Amino acid sequence: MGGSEARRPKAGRPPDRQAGRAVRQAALQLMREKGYAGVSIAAIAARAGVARQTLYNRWPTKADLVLDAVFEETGRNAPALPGGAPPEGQAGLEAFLLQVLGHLQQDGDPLRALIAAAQHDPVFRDALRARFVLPRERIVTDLLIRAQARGEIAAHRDPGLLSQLVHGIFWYRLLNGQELDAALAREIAAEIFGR
Amino acid sequence: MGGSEARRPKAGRPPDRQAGRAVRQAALQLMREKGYAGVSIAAIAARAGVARQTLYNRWPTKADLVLDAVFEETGRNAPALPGGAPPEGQAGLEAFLLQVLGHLQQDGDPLRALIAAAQHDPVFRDALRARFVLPRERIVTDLLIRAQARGEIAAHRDPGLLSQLVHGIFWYRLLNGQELDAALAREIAAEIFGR
DNA sequence: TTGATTATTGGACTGTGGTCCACTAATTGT
DNA sequence: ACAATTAGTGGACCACAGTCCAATAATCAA
Repeated sequence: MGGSEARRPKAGRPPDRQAGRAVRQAALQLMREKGYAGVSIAAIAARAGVARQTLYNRWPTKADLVLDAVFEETGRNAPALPGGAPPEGQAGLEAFLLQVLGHLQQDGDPLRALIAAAQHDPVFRDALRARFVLPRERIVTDLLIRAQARGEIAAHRDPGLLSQLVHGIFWYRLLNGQELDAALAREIAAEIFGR
Repeated sequence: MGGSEARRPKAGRPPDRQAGRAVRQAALQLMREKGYAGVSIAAIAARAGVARQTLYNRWPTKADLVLDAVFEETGRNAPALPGGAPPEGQAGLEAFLLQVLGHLQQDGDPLRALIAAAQHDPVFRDALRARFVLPRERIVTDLLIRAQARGEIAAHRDPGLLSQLVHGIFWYRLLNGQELDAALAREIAAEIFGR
């Protein structure tokens, strides 16, 4: 299976182009209106003006559909700060955490549902990890590596571990229904760089 | 509503004593055999030899029932170290984390399912938090407070925040399907006390 | 135009969590 | 004995995720 699958001579009815966006937008809207548990596949299909089976043709489960909707339709797969340049130092970490915070304020509920869904499906869990978790973890790790190179962080500390500590507390508080506010972001950044 | 509900003169048919244990044991067995998603209320009722409605009479949801089964029937509500005295210092933290590790090695799967279920039900989430999460969080917090009093941890650092960082990374790695091994426990303890 | 191919559609179907209800069984107080 | 009270039982019922299937629609190649 090298590169021989170059271009199958496309045949058959093509997928409805409109449908894709319509479904994702309907899913995202309903999600924000009623939360993950309050949305049914049937409702999404109805609002998108599409047969229910079409959703199952394209997405294996409700969780996959919502994952797609949240991350394709809101363009949040690129968690980098809009500025272009990656965040730097303690202030950069704090800024990044604040941005994640904003994301969670809007889509925390869907995200919690996705994390929950991932626990029942290893394949989906890996997809979520690849598309959402790892990119964010990487940003913080890289930030800490650069900070360490500048001597802002002791050489013996492990940036990968620190990054997971940071993301971990966000998950922990999110999944436990605790508040995630700006003060927390500041305290975390201070603790990591602090003293 | 002070203390006037002293002792209602018990009337009516008493709850079946056998049923309680039978149901919890059936739930736990099936849980370990087929995992959370693979177990149905009907199956638990059948194995316990009890009407399905009886389960709903006693537990509001499947998640509550399983939570009860896991934590009542296995006696894991007491997360303290068997020694009696609470763990102390960096070594104590590492020992505590190793003990949690052992727990996760046996019941990590049900626990992941419970955390997932909690995301769909705020009431259940609070119950899980009260019976499972907070006691463990507290142990580490208290350990760190005592260590701080002995000067092992800088005075300006927040033991509550540190405790959540520690538990957070455990959740993060558990829910992401990453390994939780003794080396991690050692690195975390070193990072918290370290430098 | 015809055939092959693929997508969409709508409807039937299954399994599950959860609710509702009427009936029966066991207990206490009179 | 009898009423009141509470628990267990069995069955009907609903909403939803997910599957299956036959019919139809749109496209490409001949």
